[in-house]
Amino acid sequence: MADPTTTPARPDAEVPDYVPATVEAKWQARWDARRANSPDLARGEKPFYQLMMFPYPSAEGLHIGNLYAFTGNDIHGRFQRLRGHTVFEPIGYDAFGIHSENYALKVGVHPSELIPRNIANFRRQLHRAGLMVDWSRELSTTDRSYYKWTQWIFLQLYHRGLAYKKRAAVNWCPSCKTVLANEQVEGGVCERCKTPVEQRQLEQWFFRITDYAPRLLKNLEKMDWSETTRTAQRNWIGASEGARVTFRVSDDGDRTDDISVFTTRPDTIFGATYLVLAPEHPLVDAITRPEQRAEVQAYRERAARQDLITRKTSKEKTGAFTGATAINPATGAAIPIWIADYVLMEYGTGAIMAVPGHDERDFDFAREFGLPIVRVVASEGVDPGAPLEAADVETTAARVVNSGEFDGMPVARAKERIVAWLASSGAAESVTTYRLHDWCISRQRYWGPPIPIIYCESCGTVPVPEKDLPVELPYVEDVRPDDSGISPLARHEEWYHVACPQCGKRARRETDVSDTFLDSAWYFLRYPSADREDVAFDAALTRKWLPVNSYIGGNEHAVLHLLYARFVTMVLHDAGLVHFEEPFTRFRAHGLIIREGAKMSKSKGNVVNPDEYIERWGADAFRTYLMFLGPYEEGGDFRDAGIIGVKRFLDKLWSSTHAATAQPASGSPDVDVMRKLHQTIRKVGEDIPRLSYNTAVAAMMEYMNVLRRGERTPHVDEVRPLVQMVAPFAPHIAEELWEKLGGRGSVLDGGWPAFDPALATEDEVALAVQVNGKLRGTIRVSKTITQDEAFALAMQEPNIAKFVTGTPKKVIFVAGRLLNIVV
RNA sequence: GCGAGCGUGGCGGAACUGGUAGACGCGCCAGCCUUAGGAGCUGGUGAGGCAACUCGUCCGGGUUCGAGUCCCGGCGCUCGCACCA
Repeated sequence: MADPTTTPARPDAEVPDYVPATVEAKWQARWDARRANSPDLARGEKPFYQLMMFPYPSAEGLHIGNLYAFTGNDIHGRFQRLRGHTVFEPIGYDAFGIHSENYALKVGVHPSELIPRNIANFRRQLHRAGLMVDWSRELSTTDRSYYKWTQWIFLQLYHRGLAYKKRAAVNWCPSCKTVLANEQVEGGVCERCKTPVEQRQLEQWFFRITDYAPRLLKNLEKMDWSETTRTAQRNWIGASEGARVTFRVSDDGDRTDDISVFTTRPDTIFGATYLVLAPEHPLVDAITRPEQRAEVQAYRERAARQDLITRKTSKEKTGAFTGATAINPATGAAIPIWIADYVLMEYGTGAIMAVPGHDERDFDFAREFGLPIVRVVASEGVDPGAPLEAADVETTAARVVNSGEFDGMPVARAKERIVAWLASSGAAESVTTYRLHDWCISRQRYWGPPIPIIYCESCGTVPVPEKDLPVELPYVEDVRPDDSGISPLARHEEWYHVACPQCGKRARRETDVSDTFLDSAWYFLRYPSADREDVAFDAALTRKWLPVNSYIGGNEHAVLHLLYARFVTMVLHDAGLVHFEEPFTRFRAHGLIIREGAKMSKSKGNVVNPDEYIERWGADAFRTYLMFLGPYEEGGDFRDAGIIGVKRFLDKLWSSTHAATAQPASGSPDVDVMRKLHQTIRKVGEDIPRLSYNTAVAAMMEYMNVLRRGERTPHVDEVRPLVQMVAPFAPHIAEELWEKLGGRGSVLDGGWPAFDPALATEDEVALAVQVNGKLRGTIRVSKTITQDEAFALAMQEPNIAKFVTGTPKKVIFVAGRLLNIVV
């Protein structure tokens, strides 16, 4: 049986077999021995920080998606190295978090045992892939020396007033007796036991990311990031321009509670026929009339029992009347105040003015409860008195009606005028509201960095002093969360009880750990200083290497991770700790690898194990194939069939190089081959920075076809540049062949092949000749031919001339491209 | 529902700012070499037609000398978000 990993020598040449496994093992060992991928960060010239999103080390091992991402990143990094940069390509593991903990619970192995095992496996797989990573600065977020500084970051935010504690709702499974993340709730029930999930209020730590919303939004404008990612962030931050309007509660006596609502449609205020508060709104108790109290209380309890998902997916309108009314500041009318779960406490002010005539949700609610519906906006030609069958949502042509002195005004102008009018009596102000919420970083779990806070009976909340960091994660045998909703850390008595750092009296530790997203929000700062014990990140190295030059990662992190990393960086910038506001100068999202048209998943049984492929085809062929199968930023379909083509290409590179070196280097390279070579150098050199890897590979294949045309043996000068260009994609074979060609050191030190535009130009071109826009032939002409000359030449071709009857009406000439004769 | 992206041979995909559609690769066909070939080499390969030629980039319009590319209207697929006032 033939072994696909070896290539028999061509009958006419003495060529050793190409055995990828041997070549790859040899060069991986050499790179390690020479510490080839560990640059001198302090002294290296032209620094280039090539960052990839670090993986979560799952038990299943390296996923094809990881490898796809890392290879694309590695190619870009190796290319920068060829271009003369000192390239830093670090690696780490995002190993804390619920994901890891749940898996550990499932298989019954303590996470502190399981995670190092997974990391070792990842390390082995990454190593075999031939990535140019600096192994000397590898880190894991679970390292004591790492999470010490994660806690330090928390303290920086705490000291700047950006970390605070408040009660907030979490999903609670009454059967599993545990807090669930939103992803663990499926259709309102616990994903494991199918019990309906409830809400529970818990004290949790938050970061004030909303304070930074305007800046996070504004900086997006000028950043060199994938457009899709910037749009996703913009939508996530979700700025809405509108007004805050105050409604006075009309009570029978001296109650003066005001209700503040947010609206993007102040122009419709004359149509606000009732108010709605979220069931959790703090004013509900105060305004509810005694006769409505029972009903309101029942509704609130019902809403509290509901899980967040169900509440947000059900469109049915429910609610309860509080018995109170408020004064519409525009009309002076008393309008009823309701509570309903379609109003969310987390957004705006947790209260709305309902305009059923022009909002679908308000319309549905008004219909359900028989509340008045008024038209206050009408398009041209619509009778202002016409009844509304459904909410009539604004059109740009619409004007305001039934709105007193504002009647007839276009909607856009009415917005401004009405706000200004209400503002004069203090009833309204223009505001921008964001849908972004403060970042809840508390996790009532075990596997994470303990939040460095101590609670003292006399001193209150006390941050752990820096000198006492890290607050070590103690070993707890049973890490399962219990029915208290409190982290398992609380059960570790010795750890839990602590002396107050301020007064020395009895105190207790915060038992929540922080969100994994905090670990990953600053890891890029740590990498260059990964070996430093005394600082989170060294000032000089940070100034030299950051911000990150090129960041590549998946779009699944387009929002949370990238936003949190930007936020933390901005805070550190404001604290004077880093010199830049934005951490990633350039970000590109890679696409997703699918298989047979479907996303890879264990349940579908279409998961590709990289180990098998690397074993069978070699890392070089596998890497190159991954890059060849589609546009990097769009992903592609992984089919086993295609890899053979890439393997053949590498086989040919191998045999051509050996054939070339077997000959004495007499004679000179072929002119046509050299022209194609220089065109290829230009093309590949343009494609790699654009991450257009598939077309770069195609261009090199094209050159290979030209190189091997005919019976001739290629010249070393025709082969050497190709070996250099291949190096980012297939680094092992490139090193081997570079050595064979007599190159010194690493192929990466040989630089990018010199491009000579003069050698790349053709002096003859094939000019397309069209008649009335239809192609009728091509003529070979000098590049500098004029329109008249081209026309004359074209007319000599019978196959073209026969379509041209009489004098042409018009002739269009695009130099070097085409001639279009219009008759 | 809202937002983003996509739709090109048997398949993965090329085609930069409108200018020879199908590069490159897989597969397939033929030939060579071989005891043999799931190896290698050479040539061919969008559809129809002997040919001249005609038709072809999801569908329908439009702009243009010229449209895969731009504009309008549909259909379909993928991914986010989802009662956000």
